[in-house]
Parts: sequence; structure tokens; C-alpha cells
Amino acid sequence: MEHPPAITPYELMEHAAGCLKVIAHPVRLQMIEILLDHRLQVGELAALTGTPQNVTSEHLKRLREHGLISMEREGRYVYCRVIEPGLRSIIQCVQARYTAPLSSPQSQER
Amino acid sequence: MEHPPAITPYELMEHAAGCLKVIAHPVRLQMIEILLDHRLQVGELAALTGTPQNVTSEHLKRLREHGLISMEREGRYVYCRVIEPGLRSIIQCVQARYTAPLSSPQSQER
DNA sequence: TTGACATATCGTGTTTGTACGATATAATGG
DNA sequence: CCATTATATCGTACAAACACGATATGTCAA
Repeated sequence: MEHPPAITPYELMEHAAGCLKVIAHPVRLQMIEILLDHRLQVGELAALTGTPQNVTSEHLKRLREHGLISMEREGRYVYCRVIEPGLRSIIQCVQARYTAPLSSPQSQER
Repeated sequence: MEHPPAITPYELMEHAAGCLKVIAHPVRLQMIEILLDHRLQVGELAALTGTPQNVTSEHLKRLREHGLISMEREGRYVYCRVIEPGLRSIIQCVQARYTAPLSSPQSQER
């Protein structure tokens, strides 16, 4: 091998994988996309994504437990917003790849 | 709401989530990181990541089935490389967030 | 206080991911 | 052909993710 490959340690990748796993859900991706630009109530997110109330609540709980969003109660409402700055660039990568008009995704068998 | 949030359709997010799910594993992240800059045999990847041979094979199979890498047999060896261009920017996001010296990751309870 | 609304939690069934040991296939060299 | 090396597949056991219905909690307004 010309130069030996540099490998990020397993422990760091483990943490990164944990966050990616939380992101890797269609509804949670939509929620993050919205929350990057808007501070919304739980119910508003449920309506916008067409997700049942309790399911929405559980998705948001996971995002919060991983430090990706914050949830602040104001009276009866709970407002959510993104607090992990790195999420914006990841969502941008996803949008660049999957919502661009050109080049549809493909699978490959060897 | 001032201006209504733009939401990427569920079907697109579903596909994006599928790929993110495949990426979201510590060993697979390491493999992708390596394969972005090197064309390596299955056994070399197993050694570099400290992963058993059959587990390595199964990880690579998942990456291939989602069109992220290609695997080309040459004699007894099978060489792997990244074929999904979008992976580089995603790995860059991960590295920027998790392998940067400043600002360690954190969790947040409300 | 009572009822209505917003959100959270719980129990459950189903699916999917993951690792492992064992074995199978593929290719090479002697 | 045979032994060895490289890789793939299979069966299985276990854990995690997921969605759902039901119910609990929290807050306001009348």
C-alpha cells in the first residue's frame, strides 16, 4: 500500500453512527429539515409530516436525547428547534443528492 | 407561520434515509472513509478495521446493494471502491463534527 | 373544578439489524 | 488433483427500531 489509510477511531465512529442512525428515518429527516428554519410546536410538526401525535412525540424524543434538537414548553405547547449546528450541512448533503433534478439514484449488483 | 416550511416529499426522504441507515454503522463508516481514498481487498478492510471476515463481507454486501461501493473480483481477491460521489461530502460532515479537536459532542435533556 | 386540548408514556407485536459459528464457493499453487 | 487462501452464504440468537392503541400527564379556559 502506498501510504497507509488514516482511520478514525472506532469510538468516534460509534458516536457518529449513533447520530446518523437517529437522522436516518424519513419522517425525522423531514422534521429536521423543517426545524432548521422554523421553531414549531409538536402538533404543527405532526400535521406537516402527516404523522400521528404519539409517533411524532417519540421521534422528537429521540432527536432530543441525542442532542440534535431542544424542546421548550410554553404553556400547553412545546416548541422545537435544532441545536446541533452540524445538522445543516448533513441535510444539505442529503438535499443535494436526493432532491436535485438531475441524476436519479441507482443500485448496483456486481 | 410567516412562510410555510418547504418539505422534501416522504418518498425522497425515504430513499435518503435508506442510504443513511446503511452508512450509520461504526465499522461501515470506517470502511467508507478508507475506500474513499483507497481501492482495497475485502481481507485488507477486515484487517484494517479489526472485523471478522464474514462480518466484513456482510457489511460490504450491504454497501454494494445500496450502490455505495463496487466490488470487482480479480483472481482470488475482490477489490472495493466507493462509487457514490455523495459519500465524500457526508463523510466530510461527519469528520468535521466528530474528529475535530474542538467542541466535544453533548446530550441535552429538556 | 371540569372539560378540552397538547403532549408524553406505556405495553405490545412485528420487523430489521447485528454478530457469530459453520459451511460453501471460488481461485491459486504445488 | 489436492491443499491452501480468499470470499460468500446460511442458520440462528439476540437486540434494537418501529408503529400502534390506550392511557397518563400537563395546561388552559370557562
